[in-house]
Amino acid sequence: MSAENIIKNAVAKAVKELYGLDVAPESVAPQATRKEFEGNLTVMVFPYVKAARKAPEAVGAEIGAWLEQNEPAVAGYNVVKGFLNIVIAPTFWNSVLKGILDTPDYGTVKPGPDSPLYMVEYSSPNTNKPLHLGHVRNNLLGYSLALILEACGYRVVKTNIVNDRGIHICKSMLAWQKWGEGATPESRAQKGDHLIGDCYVAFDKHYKAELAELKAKGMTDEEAEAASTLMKEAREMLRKWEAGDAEVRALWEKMNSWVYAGFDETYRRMGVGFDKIYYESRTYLDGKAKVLEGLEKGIMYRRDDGSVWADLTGDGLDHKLLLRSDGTSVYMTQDIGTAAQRYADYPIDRMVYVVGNEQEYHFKVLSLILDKLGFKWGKDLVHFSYGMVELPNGKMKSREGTVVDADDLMESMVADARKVSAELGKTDGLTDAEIDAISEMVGLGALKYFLLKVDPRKNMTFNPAESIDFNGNTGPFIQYTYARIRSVLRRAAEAGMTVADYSAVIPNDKEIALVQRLADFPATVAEAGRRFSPALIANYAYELVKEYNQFYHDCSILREEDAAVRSLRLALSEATARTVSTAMGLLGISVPERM
RNA sequence: GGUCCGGUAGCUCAGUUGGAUAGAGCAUCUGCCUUCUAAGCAGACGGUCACGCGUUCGAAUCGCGUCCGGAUCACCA
Repeated sequence: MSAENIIKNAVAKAVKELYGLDVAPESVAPQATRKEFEGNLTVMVFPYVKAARKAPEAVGAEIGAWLEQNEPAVAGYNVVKGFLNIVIAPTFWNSVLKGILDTPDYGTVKPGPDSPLYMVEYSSPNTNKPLHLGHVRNNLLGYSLALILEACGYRVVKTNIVNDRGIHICKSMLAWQKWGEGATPESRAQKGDHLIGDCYVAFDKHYKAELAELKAKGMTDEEAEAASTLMKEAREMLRKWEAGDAEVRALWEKMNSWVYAGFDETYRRMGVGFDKIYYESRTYLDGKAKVLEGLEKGIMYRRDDGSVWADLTGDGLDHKLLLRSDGTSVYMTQDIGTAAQRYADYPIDRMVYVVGNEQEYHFKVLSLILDKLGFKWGKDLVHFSYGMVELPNGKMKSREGTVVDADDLMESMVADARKVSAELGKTDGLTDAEIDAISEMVGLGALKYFLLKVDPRKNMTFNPAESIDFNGNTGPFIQYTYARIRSVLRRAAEAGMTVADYSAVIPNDKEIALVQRLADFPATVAEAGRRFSPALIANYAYELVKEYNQFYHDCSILREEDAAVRSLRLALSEATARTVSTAMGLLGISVPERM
């Protein structure tokens, strides 16, 4: 049992015996004592003052005395104003440490076959351009969230919905036909997603030129857009695609396969993956069917022009279009179709969509409509909504060429890591393969931690000019501490030192602080799962390694002559290393054995 | 205009169900490598927690109002 729980129960009992007041142990909520006071845990006694009819100081003293007498884990206490500071017996902390080391996968809960099933959707790329920084934030948040939920004991299915159909991909296809000159990823030595992205940009360039030309002839914006032959051709291509035109479909499949190969490479390097991928080209028809089914049941209604709508005014929203007057589907319809397939494929208890905050309205509507259509997880689907990544001079605009490309970004982070490592002499004597592996971990660790440590709801600024830091509250700092711990443990093992007998040792304050921090880990994971917050894990990892550093610099582990003390310190190092590794793992960040 | 979200040190951000003198990193300055890894440690400097009122033993945290910033309210996705 954790120190916190022991104190909760003991205080509740003390209050009952002393003052006859019934309090739920949960309401006691002890917290770590501030460093300037003596003690390990602090309980506020204000809530009991009224029942006790005494001053807060007196109440604190009475409860403290009761605890000292009746609870073996309590070794002492002091009272400052209404704060009761409790000293936990040092030997108790040894047993906590032992518990941590004896627990495989400490901090995580294994899902069972009956655990609730969460499906987490993230990434959701369009197939007409490569992934950029915004997608990186999305992917990292989604992947990390899936890992955290799994660590909380839920079954998790990671999923992706690929937006592989529509006018955008037709634009790229058309541009490739017109100006691509038969280019392939091989012939251009370029990733397929980048090649298609270039086609998309080419379309936009020619389209803009055409519009300018038409407007020069005196047309308004709308007239020019309506008269554009390029756009007409793109629409015609989409029509042919929908009709199943063999030639268009073949081109579409070829170009999409290039894009997927490119995406796979990006995902692999980023370290994210999916259990099940859905494609809009295969789900949008289901959406249409679902909507027509809803129409029959009277959940939707049809207007005179043939369009189909949902009336959400009863829920405080508006009327929402689900099928255009020409019978084609909109974004919402496609999401309904995807939901239908997912529901058929998995016994989903809770659906989580990791999508930017600009789509909050969309998911509010989707939730209501899915609920009306009878999906049991529709009502409480979760839109994990996150803020945008902005550049110092504003938002990223693909048309203005101000996007930060995901592949470029990862490459430059790894290159920076390599450079810094070399400058610091960290890589001396290592093989090229080792240097590659370390640079990869450190560069990506810096990027991932940078994106995950902030509250997802907030917009964040990324300055490409200032590369991401490797010092301070960063991924590399945590990785560095881990590598140093591993180094200590390696040397200890080489010298035949053992972590076996540490239970007799009485730890000092810094060691207790470290054990307390380690003891917080399972609760932190649980809360991160409850609050959907990878940032909570990131900040925990940082606090933990800071705590370790303070301990580390305060003692000389390997030179310690008392074998029992040395053993304890090695045990603390071992427990910290394992916890750091697990925590970083939940963020999708690997930790190096040396760096 | 309606709805939702943000506003904490010069900058980037933590701050748990309301708790003690609001915390880190970066930047600036001062010390510390003959010591298991200095991507580090110790310290200094830096705050009207946007503003006002309220709730109470106690508010960055909860409520109401105001100001600023963002998102959204399509037969786009």
